[in-house]
Amino acid sequence: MPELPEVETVRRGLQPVMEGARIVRVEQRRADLRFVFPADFASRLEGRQIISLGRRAKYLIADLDDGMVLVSHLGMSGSFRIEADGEGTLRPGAFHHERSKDDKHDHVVLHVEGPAGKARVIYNDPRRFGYMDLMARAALVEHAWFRSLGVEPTGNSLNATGLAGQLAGKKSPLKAALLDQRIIAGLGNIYVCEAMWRAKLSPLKPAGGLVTSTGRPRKQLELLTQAIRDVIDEAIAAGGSSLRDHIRTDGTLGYFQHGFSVYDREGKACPRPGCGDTVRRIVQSGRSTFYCPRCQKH
DNA sequence: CTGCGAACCTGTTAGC
DNA sequence: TGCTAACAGGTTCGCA
Repeated sequence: MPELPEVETVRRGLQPVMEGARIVRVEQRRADLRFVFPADFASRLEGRQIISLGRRAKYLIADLDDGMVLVSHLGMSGSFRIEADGEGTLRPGAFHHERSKDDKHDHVVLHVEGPAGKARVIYNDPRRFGYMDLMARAALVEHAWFRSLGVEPTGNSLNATGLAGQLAGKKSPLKAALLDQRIIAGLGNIYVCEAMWRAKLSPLKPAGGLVTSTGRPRKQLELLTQAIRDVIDEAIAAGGSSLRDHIRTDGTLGYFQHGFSVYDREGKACPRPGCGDTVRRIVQSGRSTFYCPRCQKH
């Protein structure tokens, strides 16, 4: 489900309920997700106040009032939903107010009380590729999950000159390089396909081919950089994408999927005016790549 | 170091 | 309708 825009959408949905709230009770319903939960996970969270809710790449990071951070990754199928607890003061309309049926994949329930009222923040994850951990804020940047992450594809962090340094000499296909979280942190299969289509670049092209012999970004790399920014910004503005089940914290579906140009469109017409070719699906590093063989140049 | 396949786990969908 | 196979947003590990 979640690439950076989806995780950012989740963060924005959770923020009003979690920031400034106290975690009064935690239900941890199994010993592990992808990894075993840290020792005393629930009891170490109980009683803590959440100072702020942030994001790095595809990780959500909740800063707690004791200097620890709750880190969570949604994997492929993780989602959070919010349910108002009792006659809470949560803004009407924004969240689920009915207690939904208990799902067998509801693995963690945070009971919170804060400025927005009382709520349950429920982590659901059928495939359990997601994970959570608790660590000292001061240790976060040196943690294995974070220390080698590349730049965020948002704001000013991503630029063609910096990317050129990362891609220079790389023989791996562009598709693989863009999925590498050590180069750009937060891109996933959908937005990589979309960005390459926008930049008219073949996913098979060697990544190093976008860099000159003196290490400068070629024009193609400038265009790709802008395409990545645009795709990510638009997806965030649209509230995250969905193939089938990306549920936002308010229970609605992301709708960027209506805007996909190539992703999951095998056999359909390339949407570029005048192209007339058909979107193709190939497998690279075990994952589907969708592209237009006519307008994405090698 | 690089690239690639497999693994993790469950659910949905396409095809017969 | 029912069964099976393929495939799914991510990350990590092991092997060549």
